Amino acid sequence: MKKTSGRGQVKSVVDILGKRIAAAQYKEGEILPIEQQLADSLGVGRNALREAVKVLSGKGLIATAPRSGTRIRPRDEWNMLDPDVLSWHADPETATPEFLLALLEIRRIIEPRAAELAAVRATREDVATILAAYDDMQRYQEDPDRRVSADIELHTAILAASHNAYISHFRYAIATYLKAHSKIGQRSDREKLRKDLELHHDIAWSIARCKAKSAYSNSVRMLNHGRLRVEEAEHSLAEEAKRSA
Amino acid sequence: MKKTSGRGQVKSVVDILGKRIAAAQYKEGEILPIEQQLADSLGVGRNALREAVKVLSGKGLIATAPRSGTRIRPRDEWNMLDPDVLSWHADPETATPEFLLALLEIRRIIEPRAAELAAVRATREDVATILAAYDDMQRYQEDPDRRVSADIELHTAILAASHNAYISHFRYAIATYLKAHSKIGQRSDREKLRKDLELHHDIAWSIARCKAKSAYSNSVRMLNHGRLRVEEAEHSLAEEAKRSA
DNA sequence: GTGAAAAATAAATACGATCTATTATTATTT
DNA sequence: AAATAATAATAGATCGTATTTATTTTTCAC
Repeated sequence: MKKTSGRGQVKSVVDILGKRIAAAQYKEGEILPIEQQLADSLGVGRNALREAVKVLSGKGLIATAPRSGTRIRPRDEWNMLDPDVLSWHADPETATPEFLLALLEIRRIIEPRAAELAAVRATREDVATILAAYDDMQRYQEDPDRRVSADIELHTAILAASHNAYISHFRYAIATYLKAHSKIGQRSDREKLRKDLELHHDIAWSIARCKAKSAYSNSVRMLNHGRLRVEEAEHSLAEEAKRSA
Repeated sequence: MKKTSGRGQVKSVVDILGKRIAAAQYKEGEILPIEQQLADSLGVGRNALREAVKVLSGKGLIATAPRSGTRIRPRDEWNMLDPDVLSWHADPETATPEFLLALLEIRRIIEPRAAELAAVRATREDVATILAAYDDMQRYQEDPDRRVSADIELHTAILAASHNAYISHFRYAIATYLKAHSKIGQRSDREKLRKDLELHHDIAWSIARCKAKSAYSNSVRMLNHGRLRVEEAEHSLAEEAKRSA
């Protein structure tokens, strides 16, 4: 009968509360139960809970004040680009198509310009990483998980090759998008996947060949293709909702 | 001689450690002193320190492991777009011109497109906020602090009018840039400020008039003007360094 | 000697009890 | 009715102790 139940409790409390908040299970402005109660209800000590609360405060999701308690802050003050916050929003249970579209919109702003910069600034190592990732994508076409990983690797490598830390940071947003998309969006449509691979090939090689203009336009082409896929997915989700209603 | 020194300790420990880490006072891969020592040296209890450490972990700056201690994570894994992380990097003591240039680079990618979207999507309230901010900028031309605040307000309002939470989140990066720029960059050069105001006027009004194309190009013009100013500042910093060497 | 298993160890992780500081609310006074 | 003082609720912070985990050292068999 060990009372003290292992490790990683703070992390898990952060995730639980983070997901609840992202899913609006606690609404903006709402006040959480007092520390002791919340700790009890989560089966952890007050210290562990407090550490979790501090982490969430650091991400802008909540604010604490003595006597008044712990309050959910307005959504537009959250650190939306925080990797954890992104992943909580991507929870397949509660993620909305708007979420994917918002991410896609910013991808369409950042990625073509990142590709353009990468074509100019990539070192030989950068290029090697990019091409290796493309190879993996091709190799693992049949294995959804590994294909997505390689896809993420490729986009990450392109952003990194822009040699701008702020641009590079978008890898988390893109990774979140790609993971969510692969879960929510798509059963593997053979023809779409082939086309997608080809588009990735074109970007990778424009960068490898220092063609900034084509890197830009190939990135745009790729994201247009993605957009179509999201819109279809959204459409099919709507159909589903109609059916279940 | 109060041992228990008031409140807000966690916040202040987070800031102290955050700044040290951002300034590479602790280097990547380095291991921090053990909790008890570090807590003692900062004059706080171990719990307060632990809460601070958890916050910094949440922002990707450090990672903890039993037995091995608390280690500084590689820079490219930090949440660079976190408002706190941004502000720690903007510390005038240690901020580099590269920092400003990196931020300016991403501003040049995001803001014109945000302005374009704002021209299409802004509600009447959005437009009112944008124009009010512009008015303040004009009104407080002579008061550097208030002028910068109004400048930040204006850019924030434009991003908000894009109605995309991820784009809007950039307000922190822009605010950091503008604050740092006003501190580091510029004694107020009358002619530059007048030109700057004019450029802001043009953006605000293209958005108000739903002119997406001009909003885009006016945003580009404004940022080009900014770039010149950063490059001059960088140049003068280099001169200063030469003289002091 | 060498390699693998076992023990010691050092660090973070977690709990619980207790005290403090702050502040919203309530009660009191003017 | 308004200003002020008391109250109580809640987060903030500390201390001490036990647990867990991963590394290092030691032991022991081969």
